[in-house]
Amino acid sequence: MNFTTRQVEIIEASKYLIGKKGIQNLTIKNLAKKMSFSEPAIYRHFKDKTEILKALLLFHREIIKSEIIKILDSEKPSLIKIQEIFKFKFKHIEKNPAFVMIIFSETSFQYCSILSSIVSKIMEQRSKKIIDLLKEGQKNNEIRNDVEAEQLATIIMGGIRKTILSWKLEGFKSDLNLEGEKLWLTIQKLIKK
Amino acid sequence: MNFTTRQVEIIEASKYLIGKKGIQNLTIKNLAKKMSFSEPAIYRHFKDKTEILKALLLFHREIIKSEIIKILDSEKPSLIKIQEIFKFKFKHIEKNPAFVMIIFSETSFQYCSILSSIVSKIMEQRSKKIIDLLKEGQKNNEIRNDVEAEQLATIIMGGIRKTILSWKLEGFKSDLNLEGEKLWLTIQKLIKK
DNA sequence: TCAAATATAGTTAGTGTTTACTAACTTTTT
DNA sequence: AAAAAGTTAGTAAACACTAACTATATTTGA
Repeated sequence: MNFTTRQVEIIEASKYLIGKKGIQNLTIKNLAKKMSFSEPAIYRHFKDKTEILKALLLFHREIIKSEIIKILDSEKPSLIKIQEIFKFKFKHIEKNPAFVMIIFSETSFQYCSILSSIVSKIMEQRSKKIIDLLKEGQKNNEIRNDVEAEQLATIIMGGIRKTILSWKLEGFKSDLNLEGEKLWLTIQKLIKK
Repeated sequence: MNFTTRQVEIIEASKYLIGKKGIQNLTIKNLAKKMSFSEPAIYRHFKDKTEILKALLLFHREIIKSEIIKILDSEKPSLIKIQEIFKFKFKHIEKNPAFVMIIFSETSFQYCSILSSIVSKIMEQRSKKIIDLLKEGQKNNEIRNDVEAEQLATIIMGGIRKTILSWKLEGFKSDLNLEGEKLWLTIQKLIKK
C-alpha cells in the first residue's frame, strides 16, 4: 500500500481515463499517452495492467475507509451516522466519476452506445411502471403517502438489484427467491399504510 | 422483432455463453463453436456482433414486457401487483443468468478474478458496517425494529446504487447530491421509529 | 572529493495473441 | 436456376507485453 509518486501519478491517470470513457478506456496505450511517455515505461512501475487496477481499487478503499471510520468513531446517534455516511458517499462519487464507471460498467458495452441506450431505456420504462403503480396505491390508500412514489421506486428497484448483485457475488449459492421474499416482507412493512 | 429460427438459436447460444462466463465470453469464435458451425456462418444471420446483442436485449425485453402487462392488467390491489412483479423478477433472473451477467458486469473484470474479489470484499465490508449501525440504532430505539437490519441495509445500499446509476444513465446531468438528499429524507421516514 | 559503478527510468522496435470481420468458393434448399 | 446457408483461408486492428538499448540519477570506493 506504499506507492511511489510515479505510481500515484499512474493511478490518477487511470482514474481519469476510466472516469472519462469507462473501464475499457484504460489501455496501456492510452495510459502512456496520458502520462506522455512510452508504453513500456508503464511496466517500470507496475508489473502488469491488473496490478494497476488493483492499486487503484486499494488506494480508493483506504480513502473511503478512513473517512467512514471517522464518522463511526464520533459520538452521535446511529441515524445521524448513517446520514453522514450517506452524504459522504454521494459527495465522493460526484468527485470521483471513475468509480461510477467501475462499479456500474454495465452500461458501457464496449461495442456500441446503442446497446447502453437500450439498457437504459428498459430500466427507465420499468421505473415508470413501478412509480405509476405506487401512485395508484397511494391514491387507493394502500400505500403511505407521506413519501414520494419516485423515492419509493428507487428503494424498491435498488433493493432488488442489490439482492441480485449480492447473490451473484456470493457465487449464486444462496436461494435467490427466498432472499427476494425476505426483501419483499420488509418493503411491504415499510411502504404500506 | 421477427427472428428466424437460426437467429433465435444464435440468441439462445449467446445467452448461454454470457450466462456461463459473462459478456466477455460472447465472442464470435465461442458462438460459432457453440452453434457447431464456422465463424463466418454467424454473419449470414446477423450483420455484426452488436446486432446479436441488440437482438438478445430486445428479445428479452418482449418476454418481460408481456409478463408485466399481464400483471398490471389484472384486477388486484396495487400492493399485490407490486408483489407479483417482485416475484416475477426474481424468478426470471434465476432462470436467465445471462441477464445478471449483462446487468451486473461490474464484477466480471476481464483481466482477473482477483479484482472482482476485491470489489466484492469492499462491498461486503461496507454492508457489515451499515448493518451494525442499524442494529445499534434499533437497540437505542432510534430505528424501528419490526424489520431486520439486514433487509434495511439492502434497501439503503440498493437505493444509493440505483440513484447513482440513474444519474449516470441520464448523462450526469442532474444534481446527484440533491437526489441523495431526497432519497435520504424518504429512507429516514421509513426506518426511524 | 570525484570519477567509476550501478540502479533507475526512460526509449525504439517488435512479438504473439485475440478480436471482429471479409472474400471467394461450395453445398443445400427452394 | 437461383437463393440461402454453409465452408476455408485470410486480413487488419487492437491489445498486453518484451527485448535490447540509452540516458539520467544515485551510490560507492580510492
